[in-house]
Order: sequence, then C-alpha cells, then structure tokens
Amino acid sequence: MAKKSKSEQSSTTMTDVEWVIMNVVWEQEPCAAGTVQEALDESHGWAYSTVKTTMDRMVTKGLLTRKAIRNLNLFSSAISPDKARRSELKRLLRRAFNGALTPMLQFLVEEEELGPEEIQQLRALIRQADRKSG
Amino acid sequence: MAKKSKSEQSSTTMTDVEWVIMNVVWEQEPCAAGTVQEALDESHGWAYSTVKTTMDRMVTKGLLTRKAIRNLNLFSSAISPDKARRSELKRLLRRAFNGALTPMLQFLVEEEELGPEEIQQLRALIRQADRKSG
DNA sequence: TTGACGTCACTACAAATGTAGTGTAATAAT
DNA sequence: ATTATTACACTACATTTGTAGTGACGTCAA
Repeated sequence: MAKKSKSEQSSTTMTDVEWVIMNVVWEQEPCAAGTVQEALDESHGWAYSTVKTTMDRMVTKGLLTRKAIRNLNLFSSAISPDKARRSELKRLLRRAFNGALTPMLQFLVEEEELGPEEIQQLRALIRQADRKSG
Repeated sequence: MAKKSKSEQSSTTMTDVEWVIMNVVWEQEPCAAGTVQEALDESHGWAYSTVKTTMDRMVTKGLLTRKAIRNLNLFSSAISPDKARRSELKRLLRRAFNGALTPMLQFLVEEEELGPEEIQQLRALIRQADRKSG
C-alpha cells in the first residue's frame, strides 16, 4: 500500500496543546515563542522549551509559519480560526454524530442546557441566516 | 506534584479508533471483538488484533466493560452515547470556542452551510426546547 | 569588553495511539 | 479422537503528543 503522500497536510487537526498555543498566536501574531510562553505562563506554566518545541512542530505541520529576523523567530498562523474551527467541528461530527449536522444541533438544543437567553440568541441567528439564504 | 489519582477516569476522552469501535459496540452490545472486527472490516480493514487490543485498552480506560463467558469475551459500553457526545462537545467548546456555547452555535448557523430544511428543523427544535423550559 | 539575559537549535524521554503478529488454548466439525 | 477454526492473552513497534533540559550564540547595558 502506497504510503500516504503527506505533501499536503491540510488536515488541520490540532492537539490540545496546539490549540492553546494557536489561540494565543491568533491574538498576537506575529509573535515570538517567548511571547506566547509568557502569555500562557499563569494559566499553564509551561517551560519556554515546551512552547518552543510545540511551535516548531506546528511549523512542520503547516499550522504556523516562521520568519527569522536577526536572532528572532516570528511565528504567524498559517490557518484561520474559522478554518480550524470548521475542521474541528467536522471531526466531531464525523466521530460522534456519524457526520450528520442536524442530530448534533438537536443534541445541543436538547441535551446541553440552553438557557432562555441562549435560545433567544439562537433564534436571532436563525432569522439572520434565513434572511440571507432565503 | 502528586500524580493524578486515576482511580476515576470519567474524562471519557476517546481517540479516533476508539470512537469507531464504540459506535459499533453501542449498536451490538454485548459483543465480541470478532464481531466488531467484522463489522468494521469493509470500512476500515483492521486486523482482529488491532480491534482486540484497542478494546482491551478501552476496558482499562473504563470505556468498556468485559464479561467472560467460557472462551468468549463479551464487551459492553460503560458510557452512554450521550455522555460521550457531551464530553466531546465540551472538549471542542473549550478548545475552539473558548468554552462559550453561543459563539459555537453562531458559527454553526453562519459558517456551516445550513440549508433551508436544516433551518426548519432547527426552528422546530427550538420551539420544543422553549416550550419545555419556559 | 564583559556579563547578563533572552532565544535558538537540538536532544531527550515517557505516555498515548495506531496497528499488528503470534503462540496457545478452547470449540466445533468429522 | 483428530483436525480445523476461533478467540485469547501477550508482545511489539513506529508515531505522535506532552513536556523539558542544555549548550551555544546574539544583544544590550554598564
């Protein structure tokens, strides 16, 4: 069996640590590893090398880009928050809801505690979507 | 730092392979590893030992239970589909939407192509939820 | 020009994951 | 009983993930 080509990753699957880091990058890009480490120090307390190693791997995976300036590595995101979110959602859909969107929405509405406010907001969202597409 | 107690897992985080297997178990439980392997043969082509090993690990993790009858291992799920889904959803929420439900709903409604039918269904779901909770 | 300090590139390593082989023991068919 | 078939328990192993240490090197202030 031919090994999968790997030239294109585009799968955009991020691990937990990668998500945490990516969220910071999206806010601060372009940014150095140290910046990210500091931003996450309180909440996670990771060593500089932990953050740096992960970011290096993310470059390899095509999740981040790196631009070296003098002695500094500036990282930027290679995928948008929306793309990452969509990708993650798709994965969840596939794994947990057999790929069907409506059952997931149903689950969210029924099982997850949707408070009255959230229901209102959702109604508004639907109105908008409906207006746009209908 | 005290190593995490591990006595209770309850984190219910499943890997990709585990989800695939779990979906079969939910449909056929109690069932033997061979049954699961056969059910997934066409779609995934995994070896018996692959399925078996994974299911053994799932028992260790508390995702499945095992009951031996004669020479047979009958596996059953230890968590419900709903619990697993909720857990997966929560994880997605946390990672990709900073834990906030509404933005995720917004994303689903706006970014994901919600067709007219789906919008109708969603409306109905909301009506029901609203009636029940309000 | 000499430190102090930040940053880099490398290396390391245990645990989790994906995937499977194998010898052996139980069962079923003859 | 003998054989063919199953299923079992174990072991194995490459990757990926989580997390970090280290020595070298660039930079900036004294």
